[in-house]
Amino acid sequence: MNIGQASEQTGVSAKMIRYYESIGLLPSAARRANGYRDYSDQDVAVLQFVRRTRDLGFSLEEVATLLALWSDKKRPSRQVKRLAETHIADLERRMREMRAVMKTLRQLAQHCHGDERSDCPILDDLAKPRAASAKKARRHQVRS
Amino acid sequence: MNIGQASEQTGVSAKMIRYYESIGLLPSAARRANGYRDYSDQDVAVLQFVRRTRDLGFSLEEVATLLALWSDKKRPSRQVKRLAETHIADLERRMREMRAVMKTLRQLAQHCHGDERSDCPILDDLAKPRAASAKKARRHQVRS
DNA sequence: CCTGCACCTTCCCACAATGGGAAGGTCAAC
DNA sequence: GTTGACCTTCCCATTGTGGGAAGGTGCAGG
Repeated sequence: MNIGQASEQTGVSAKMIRYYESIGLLPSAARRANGYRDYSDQDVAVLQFVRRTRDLGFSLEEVATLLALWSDKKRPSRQVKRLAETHIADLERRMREMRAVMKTLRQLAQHCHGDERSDCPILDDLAKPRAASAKKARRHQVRS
Repeated sequence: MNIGQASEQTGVSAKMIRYYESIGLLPSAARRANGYRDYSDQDVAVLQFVRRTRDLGFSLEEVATLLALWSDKKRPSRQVKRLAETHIADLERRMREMRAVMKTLRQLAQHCHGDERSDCPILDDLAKPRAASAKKARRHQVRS
């Protein structure tokens, strides 16, 4: 199967499939005589696994770990569960932060007339130094 | 005031202050005879504005817009409110997505023994093709 | 006066994960 | 044969941030 078919069947773009291979997340694909990559149903299954874990917001590094655990038939399920729970905790933390930010934003928006008048409590408030407590983090974003 | 002091007073790193200036988000800072950037209390206020809007998850592009609205004393407050509400809607969308993902993850984790046994419903499930419906988006992340 | 240290300057590199696109080879259908 | 849909590799851009090098400055203590 060509990369295009594999991409279509998994929803992972051809570009990304090549990229995943280049960074070692996936093993080097088999090649046809013409140099085209050749994918088996097995390979497609792996790509689907990657796709799904990515959709669940795991970083490529975490995906790599999950792939390793997946292929290691003897690893204790505890390891997998721990990874999932760490990820859940991370999502929870970020959601708490977002909730706090939204609360602030809603309050700001509420007090703004939002009409032709130029006075705007939103901007007035943004200019005040007392911070919104949210800081650093980034990384890991749920693909929407 | 040197860039270090300005950074300390605003919580914006010196690196970022220079970067914001380089991309035109901030006007070129005044310079001392020795070439050092020189910041006034006014400048510090602007940096605090930027810091706060960043903390609320606005992109640098949105920050630029807010800065422009801020300095335009005659703009209708409607414009500002619209921007804030768009941002709120965006956050709401992302939170919905995250909630869906967390629900899936919690279900997966729940069914996993998480002990010495090697069978793991999490991995089994990830290997199944039916997607988690979450896709694309990225950009905009609340700084935690 | 010299030395050291803390600060400033600019410049380049890296990151995560993805898309865009150029330049060129291949294959199948017509 | 030519056309068009593939495939290949390479390089570049994105967003926002940090790291670090190489060099200038300014002040304090000896």
